[in-house]
Amino acid sequence: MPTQAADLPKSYDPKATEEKWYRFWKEGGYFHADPDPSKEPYCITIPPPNVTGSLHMGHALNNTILDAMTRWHRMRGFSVLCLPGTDHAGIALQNMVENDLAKEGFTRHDIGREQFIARCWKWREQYGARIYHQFEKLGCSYDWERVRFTMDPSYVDAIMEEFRSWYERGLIYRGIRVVNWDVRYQSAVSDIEVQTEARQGKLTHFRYPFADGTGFITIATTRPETLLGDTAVAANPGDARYQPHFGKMLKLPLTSREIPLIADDYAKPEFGSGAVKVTPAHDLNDFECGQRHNLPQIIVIGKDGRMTEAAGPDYAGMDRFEARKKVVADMEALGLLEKIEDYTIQTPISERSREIIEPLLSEQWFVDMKPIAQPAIDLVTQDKIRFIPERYKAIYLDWMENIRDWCISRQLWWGHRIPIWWTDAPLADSSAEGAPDQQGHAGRRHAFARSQEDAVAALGTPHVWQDEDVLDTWFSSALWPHATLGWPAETADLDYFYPTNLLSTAQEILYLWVARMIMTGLDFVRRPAESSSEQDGLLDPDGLTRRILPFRDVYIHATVLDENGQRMSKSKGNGIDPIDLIDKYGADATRFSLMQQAGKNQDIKFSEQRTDIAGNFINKLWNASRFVLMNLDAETTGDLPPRDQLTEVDRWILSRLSATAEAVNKALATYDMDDAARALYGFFWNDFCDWYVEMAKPRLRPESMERTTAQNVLAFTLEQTLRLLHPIVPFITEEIWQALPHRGESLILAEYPIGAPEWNDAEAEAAVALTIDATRALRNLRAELGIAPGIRLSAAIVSSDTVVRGTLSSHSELMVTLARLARFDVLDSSPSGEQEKWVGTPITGGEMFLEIGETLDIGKEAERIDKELAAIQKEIERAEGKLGNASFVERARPEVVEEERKRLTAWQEKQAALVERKRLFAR
RNA sequence: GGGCGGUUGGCGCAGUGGUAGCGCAGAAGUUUUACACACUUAAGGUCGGGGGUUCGAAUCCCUCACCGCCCACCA
Repeated sequence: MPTQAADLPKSYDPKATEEKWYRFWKEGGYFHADPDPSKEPYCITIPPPNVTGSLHMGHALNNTILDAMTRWHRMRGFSVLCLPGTDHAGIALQNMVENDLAKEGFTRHDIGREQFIARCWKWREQYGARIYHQFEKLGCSYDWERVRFTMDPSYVDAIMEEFRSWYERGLIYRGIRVVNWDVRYQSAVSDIEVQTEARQGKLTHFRYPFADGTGFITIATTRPETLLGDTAVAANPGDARYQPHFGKMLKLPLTSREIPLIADDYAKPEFGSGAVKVTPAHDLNDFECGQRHNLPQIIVIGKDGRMTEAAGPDYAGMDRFEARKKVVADMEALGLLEKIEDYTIQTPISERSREIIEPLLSEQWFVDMKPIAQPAIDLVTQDKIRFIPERYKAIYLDWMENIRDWCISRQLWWGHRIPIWWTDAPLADSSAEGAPDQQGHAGRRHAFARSQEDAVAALGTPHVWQDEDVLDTWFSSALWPHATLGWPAETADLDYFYPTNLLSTAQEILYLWVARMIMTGLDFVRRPAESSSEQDGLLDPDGLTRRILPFRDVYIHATVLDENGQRMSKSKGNGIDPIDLIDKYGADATRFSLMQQAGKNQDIKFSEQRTDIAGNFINKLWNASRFVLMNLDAETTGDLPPRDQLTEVDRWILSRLSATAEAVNKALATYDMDDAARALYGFFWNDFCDWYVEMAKPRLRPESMERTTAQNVLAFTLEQTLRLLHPIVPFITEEIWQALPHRGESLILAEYPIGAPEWNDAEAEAAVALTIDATRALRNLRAELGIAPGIRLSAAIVSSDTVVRGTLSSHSELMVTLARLARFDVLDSSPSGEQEKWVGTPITGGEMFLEIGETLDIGKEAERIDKELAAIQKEIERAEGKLGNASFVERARPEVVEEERKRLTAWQEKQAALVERKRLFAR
């Protein structure tokens, strides 16, 4: 039923509309999808935001893209599942709960592990759904019946299976390594969660005397406090300065130790004195160097960031940065401080806590990544996963080829507790398993177990305890696509929707997350070779099974920066909250402004102004639709009239519509969201509103014979345009669509237009282009000559071109249209009478004349003609120059040369016409 | 140190070998069957610098500069 246009307010109110339609879609079950063998599947498992999270611009951009792709495929007839969920966000959530506790004056240790975890759950029940509501505000058509959380029981099953498999294959091992220690969170963090920042610091030069009193060696350090943990000094084996001294002992100042001077490639002769102090427990390089030389590892900085007993009585218990000062002062007092230089230090910072990372020797669980990485390298090398933009493929491969082992244990309480159980009871009977502890603890064994019961059985003793640590958050999110679809169970969802189609995310988690999903997907999900396609993954050597990839396309979206190109951050206060944008401009304007900017660039400089501008487009869409609705009758069907009833202008807009549909589909298929938005913006505003609607107005008058045709073409074109726009601006399009004549219950399921070859009409396009050109020329004349709108004018066209004459003959449809749009009343076939009263202007293929009459200012007209002639002269010179160049004529493609000739002729004709007019006025 | 992106009118961007485009801002005009969040018209650019390839370069190659991102253990 057409809505009464009078019901529609003059400007669009997003708030009420958005809520109304969201509820309609959600309650109508339009977001839900089930496996449907009659349709092709399309699936996205959306990147799970942290439960602690709130929608930021990156989410808004990503989820707009995901939802646009979702809606587009749904309209194309796929069975579409877009599965949402959240991540338990180990460190982030634990930190929030700890801060909460701190306000009450407690630490987590005060309330104990069990209580603390209960509190975390409470927190997540209270706040965990907030981001879902924000996704709904944005319009995301996700299947809310399939929400997943990384700590759901079924998801935990997947994690257990992952751990078991890797543990039993010997890929998970216990190791003592230097890890990135976050002093504030009291936990190891991964390399990826560490940022390096250039900070101003000092390079301190110390002297270490030889034990035999024969002089000293100078070393430089940025971390003087680690002196206390030094167990050697190294110099390059090729360094002549030190060759005589290798093997000699040095007296380590401030301690009672003597340490050797060793030869190691790691020392670079050109840096400082060429000698470097070696602290195996507190630096990764030093650790590796220490391994090579069997050096002792002395931990002098503890997990709390304070100096340990091993640092000696003068320092024990002191904060690491205080100790730094004291070491320098003490060395100075001993006369062993050589100098202190200003120095820019690449300082490792923990991404979450912003604390300076302390490299610390500690015992952790690791995953041996090399064997798991190889298939994920092969797969991408064979282009079975498409990276968009393509450049990320090389970035991914580079990282994968240099992959390092993954430290998966975290010293937190919130998360998945490591399913390893320990015992130090001796092996009672041979049936009990359990791997021995390689490090220290003689007789200690461990085993994988899902429960204490299992552990007792596995280790053959009731004296068991579970590992205290939890798993890195990324250990669980690495399973996202298949675990959310049911793996390790063989579910119908997994069978139908996997592999998924698209993974879209920010570039900063390409390694952290994307690479790991590819690895786990290939490692865990397999299908019989005969029931999977080659494109789905890699055939196993047995030829019977295939490892299945998690997704086909990886789209890495731009980073949203502020208008000055700075990263948005809370501390800088330069962030834009998308929820504010939605409240102020509406979700559609927010989405459209994001899509307009989502090109292939690495970043987007976003300012609120962009959304304001997009809001204008939304308003234009609203008002043009109001106009259409106001001009429809109750019986208007919106069906396309038979072709023989269509005018040239009708055929033109359908041809443009078809071209636009093709362009939009093409752009969406390659994730060129900006191209899609641009094509739609241009078509709707310029072609449809500025020209088609204006041209159609007289035909809509009640007495017009063409009223019905015009109404139907108008309604049809608008309806098709709404379909095309719906994936990007879902709310307003549904609101208008429901008011227009339509079939079906919701636009969300309307078939997406792909363009119709039979609508392509080059003839109509050319004719209307000519009309537009001529209309502009006449409007220009009026404006240039300053002719008041009220003054009656006549116009005529003169052309030697029969096509032009035919199109714009004195009584053709287009000429009538032209006359109205360019605002002249009387029409004549050619200038007659006193030529001085006419002015002319060249158009493609001819000349337009306008009768100005007595008001014509001859001086002004002559000036105008001169200006125009000068511009034409420039064009002619350019073309003549080109055609006068023998090598151009000989070597350029013939059609290019021909085109240039035609162009020249056209300019020359225009020039001749103007010269003629000028002569007239010169009399 | 390595890699990648960017540099086009005042601002934000499109354009990947054949006459430099769009949006915004600014100028002038306009109640015209919806929209002043609009309409109409005009103005505004030697496409970061230099070199090369080509009949022809914003577009391809080399080089330099600046801005930004990612990676890397340099004390």
